[in-house]
Amino acid sequence: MFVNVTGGSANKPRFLGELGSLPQNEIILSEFKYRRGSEIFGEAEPADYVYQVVDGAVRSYKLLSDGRRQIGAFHLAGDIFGLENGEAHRFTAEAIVDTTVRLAKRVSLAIVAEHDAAIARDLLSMTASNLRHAEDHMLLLGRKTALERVAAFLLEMDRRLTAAGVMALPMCRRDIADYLGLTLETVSRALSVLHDKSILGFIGQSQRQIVLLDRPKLAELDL
Amino acid sequence: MFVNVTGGSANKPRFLGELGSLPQNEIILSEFKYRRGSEIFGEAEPADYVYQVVDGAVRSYKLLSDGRRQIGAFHLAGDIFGLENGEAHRFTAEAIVDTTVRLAKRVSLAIVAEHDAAIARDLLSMTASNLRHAEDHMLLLGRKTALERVAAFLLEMDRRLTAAGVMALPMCRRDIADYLGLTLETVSRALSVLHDKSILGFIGQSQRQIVLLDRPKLAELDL
DNA sequence: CGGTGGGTTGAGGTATTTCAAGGCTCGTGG
DNA sequence: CCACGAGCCTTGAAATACCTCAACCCACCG
Repeated sequence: MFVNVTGGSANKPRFLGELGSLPQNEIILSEFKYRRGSEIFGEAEPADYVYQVVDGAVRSYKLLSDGRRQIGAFHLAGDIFGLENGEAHRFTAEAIVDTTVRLAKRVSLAIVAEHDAAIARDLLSMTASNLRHAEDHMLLLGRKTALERVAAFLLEMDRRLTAAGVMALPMCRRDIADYLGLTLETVSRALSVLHDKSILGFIGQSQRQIVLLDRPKLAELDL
Repeated sequence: MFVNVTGGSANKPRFLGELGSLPQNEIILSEFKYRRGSEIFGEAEPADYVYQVVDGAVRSYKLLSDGRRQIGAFHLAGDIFGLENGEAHRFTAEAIVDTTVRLAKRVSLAIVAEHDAAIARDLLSMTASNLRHAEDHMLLLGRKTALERVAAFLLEMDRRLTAAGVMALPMCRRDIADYLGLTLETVSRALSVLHDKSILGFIGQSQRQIVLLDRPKLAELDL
């Protein structure tokens, strides 16, 4: 594994933002760092841990036998991922950039939930929120045009990671494409169109730092 | 509303197959019948009830403003649908054919769950199973070809509703198309291809009764 | 018996993919 | 310090999978 253990215990009083009521000392294991590109867990592997991004970004995806990839979600700082109700992970998770995560043993969560209705509620609400995202994404993948998908992606990322008006995307065009069910060229062309229409601007030439110039027009495209 | 009240109380000792531990007398309200094509609830409406299909079939879908439709799931006899964690429904639900449903008040479910860990677990497991379906469907919508989508659809329906070797689809080609992110013509053509390859056969001319002649070959196409 | 609601099939159009080339940035090593 | 290659992105041109439009068929039903 491409894992470096860094800290034995968390330095924050809580493990998971949304699991505020956890008796954290029983649950938190440690922080881990993953190098960019390394796998955190694989699809169908036993789901022994639940993860929270401390810093960095993670992609969760499924592969078809011939290599076609569908990214189901991006996980950014603060997000929890890898939470399963069954025994196995349903996605492969990889660090998009160098990433630090915290993790909790899953069985202990289940045991605690058995006695604590608040935690049970939190588990349900997290699962429900993943479901909501997947439902919305089905509409995008099944029925939206390339431009609409890219617009929706930008609005989602704007909501989730914009700091000081500029959105610094951690993922490359191919990741975006595999999230949106497109090719990287189509994503690139859609971004160019939005740029030409002065709906967004790039900062620097990395093309990963984006500023939304006309959010209303983008929202219009989202449908 | 296009609703006809038919029965005041259920005749079975349990409401929801998977909610085996429910004190049903506190929860079940009644059975309702919906005529084919009628709406059971609308997207964004308050989610006051949870439903179970007794007989018939239901489609859950989202619409874009210009009428494009994405069906998120089909609900067949025994299936539970309309269960939300939040306050509002995320889909519109319509009867595909004349359909009988049972329903339970949602608030009462939440209250019972608070005291009964078994019910809480059931709610979580149902939500998780909806999530699993949505995750798999994202892969289909984002990355599979038309033929692969139709093959996957047939295998899903075969698993869920085949009786005596023949699968009697309740939904029309347009429904299938909107479930698979295709047009009805493309679905029809894909079925014709499978028919020509002797992978499936039709019974009668309604084209809704299908028998799978070569499941292995179909599974191959599913990827 | 005509109309309506499916379903299939063909022909042509188009959004997106595929294939290909080129540019920019950055890190590495001579 | 600069050359060089790798990774990432953009852009163009050609190919194609799927969509659109249209015609036709069949079953059902008032």
